[in-house]
Amino acid sequence: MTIYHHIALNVPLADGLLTYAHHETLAAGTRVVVPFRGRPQAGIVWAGGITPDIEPTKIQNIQTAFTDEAPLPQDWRALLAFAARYYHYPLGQAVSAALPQGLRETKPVEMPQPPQYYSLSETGRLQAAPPARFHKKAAVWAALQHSDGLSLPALKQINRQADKLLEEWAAQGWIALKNAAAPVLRPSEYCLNAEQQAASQAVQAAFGQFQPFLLYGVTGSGKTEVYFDAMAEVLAAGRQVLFLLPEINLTPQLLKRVEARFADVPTAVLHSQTAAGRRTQDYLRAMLGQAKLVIGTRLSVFTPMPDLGLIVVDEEHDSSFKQDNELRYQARDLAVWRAKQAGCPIVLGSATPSLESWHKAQSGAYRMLELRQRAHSAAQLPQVDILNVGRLKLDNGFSPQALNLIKQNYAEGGMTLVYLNRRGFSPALFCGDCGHTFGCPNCSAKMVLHRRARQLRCHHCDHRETVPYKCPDCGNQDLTAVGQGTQRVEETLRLLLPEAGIARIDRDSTAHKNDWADLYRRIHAGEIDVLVGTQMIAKGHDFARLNLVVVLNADGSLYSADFRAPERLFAELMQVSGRAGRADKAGRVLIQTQLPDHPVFAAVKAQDYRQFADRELEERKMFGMPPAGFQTAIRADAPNVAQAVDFLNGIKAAVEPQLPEDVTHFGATPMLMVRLAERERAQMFLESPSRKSLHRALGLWLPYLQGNRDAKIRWSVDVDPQEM
DNA sequence: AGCACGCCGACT
DNA sequence: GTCGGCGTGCTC
Repeated sequence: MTIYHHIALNVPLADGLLTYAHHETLAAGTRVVVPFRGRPQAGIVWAGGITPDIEPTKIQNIQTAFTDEAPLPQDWRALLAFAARYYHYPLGQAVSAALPQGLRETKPVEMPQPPQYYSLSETGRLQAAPPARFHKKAAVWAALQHSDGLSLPALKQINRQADKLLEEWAAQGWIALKNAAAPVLRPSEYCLNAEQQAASQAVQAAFGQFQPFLLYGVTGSGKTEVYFDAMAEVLAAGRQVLFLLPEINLTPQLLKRVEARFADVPTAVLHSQTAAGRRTQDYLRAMLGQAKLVIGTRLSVFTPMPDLGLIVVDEEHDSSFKQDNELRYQARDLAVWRAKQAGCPIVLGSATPSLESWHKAQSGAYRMLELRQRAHSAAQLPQVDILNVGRLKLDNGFSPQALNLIKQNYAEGGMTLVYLNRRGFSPALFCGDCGHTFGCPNCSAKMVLHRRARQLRCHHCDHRETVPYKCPDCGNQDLTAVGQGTQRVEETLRLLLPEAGIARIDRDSTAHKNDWADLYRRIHAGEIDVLVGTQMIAKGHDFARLNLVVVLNADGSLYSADFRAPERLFAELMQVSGRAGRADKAGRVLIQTQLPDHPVFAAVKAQDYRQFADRELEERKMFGMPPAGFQTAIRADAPNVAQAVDFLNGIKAAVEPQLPEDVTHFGATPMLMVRLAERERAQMFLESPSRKSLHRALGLWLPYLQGNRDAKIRWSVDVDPQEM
């Protein structure tokens, strides 16, 4: 008997499915090993019993079918099929991207054993408890007696020797084993305020049906407690919860909070730093319904979960939910799709929601839940001042006002955060005589001076070279560093406040594993008076003493052509402002800018997202920009930009006559950063008020793109691009 | 994407 | 006569 199967393989073919033969029908979702180009490759059965559409003599046999492993479930396959179709990415490669390392390999994997729950058997219950003088032994016995099922880890917390005792008692026939038990949830010590309560109730009322919520609440309004409260209900019912958050928020502090609240819930934490083996096991535990709570970054949106009862996306506006290479998916959007598929509610939370989600909440597609008050009633919103530095003479980037505030705050024992988004010492080195600047040889970017390392570095491709001592053009030895980076700001502050504890937090200062933990400890020990930091510091960290935030150079991004720049800047400034005065002190924020009249600053000063969002949304609607319209970017890169532009425009000319009327087709343009890592890039945008038309237009493009025979040119399609 | 195949110019 | 350049095409 020869049965043909469609197998999803990690190959860049349009549909990614290849036909292989087997002597019996394999269930869809089964993992198999097949020969591909003479080498064994792992794949997933997509369909069995199909009629081959190629010559049967070409079809090879499946080498191994892992029928002992649980197959990837139907809803998971539907999710991948959707993602591949929506993001115009080969199905087989999408499948491969969504699987953990272990399931991409040609070896069998071990299925995780369901956790065992121990209790006393009927004969056990008739036994006398161990004498009280063996108190550790007696404690385990008592725990078993008073529960109808405890896991080994829970028992080991009572007594490290619990496994030995269980073995001993099991031999007597006193122990009963069970495979499933609804987790016992400890009641929370946290008391929700009325708003939080109402939000959680609304979510709970939607259990068992698809309903998206936008949980909009200012920094410190206690969104996490609302998630936890709703999650607890789902978990107590024995169902599963998927909790997505940006990489940067998946910190040990957050995990501790989860651990404290959901100690007895079998949890899988999935993120890029989890070891491959652990990750595979966690993936399988979730797939088998053993792990009830899955916490992770964007990639975990693909975790199969048979009994999904609730999805939470924290900081839903965060750009890290969008994958920016290979399968360019937006995890937040896929999460909403999954909630619909699973028929469960989904909560998207943010203090500065994406305009996409805000728009949907306004239109009623999502239900809005709002937290207006900060949860600690004592906490106040910070006072924000916008300082026009267009005409001021700055001292190493600081206005006199900023320096005075920092000095005064230090004298009064406060802690200051100086925020700027630029690492290194200075963003440009230049020759005072001939004006020579130092560009990266691989990218169209200036190299950043890192003075301590005596290097010029490119922050885009990581090219590094030693700082020259003279100008390569005119030989002049007087090279000037212009502009401020975190290193230079740190130095300036040390001169200003020689006695103060000053620390810098950026990717350079936290490059090693323990650097961050060390800094964290010093900050909390009160050793730090002034922190200098980049975005890294803006999110998810609370420092009790922090009561002054100074933002240098806030407006860099506003000069860019990206229409989302104000939205991102607003979120960033709100987030960094929220660091000031979280506990009992009202904070102060000083923002230096050359564009004080830009509306984004008025909104930040008023701490008013609504004002900002409504205005921005009006503008987007006027120009048909997202979320009022939809976009797709088609990008190409080649050794030089003309090749990339010609490639795109050539296809454009061929496609244009058939293009749907409501799709706007722009010409190819070099990207803002034209050169990146020795490649030059161009892009072209398609826009339409209709998603359907846009996808139809892409359908016209793809055959031409896939027909590209020029190995020098690479291309990609980015549906709903986040960056211009 | 890779990797073989094949057709053409430069060389021992 | 042979080595290797890379344009073309396929992967079940």
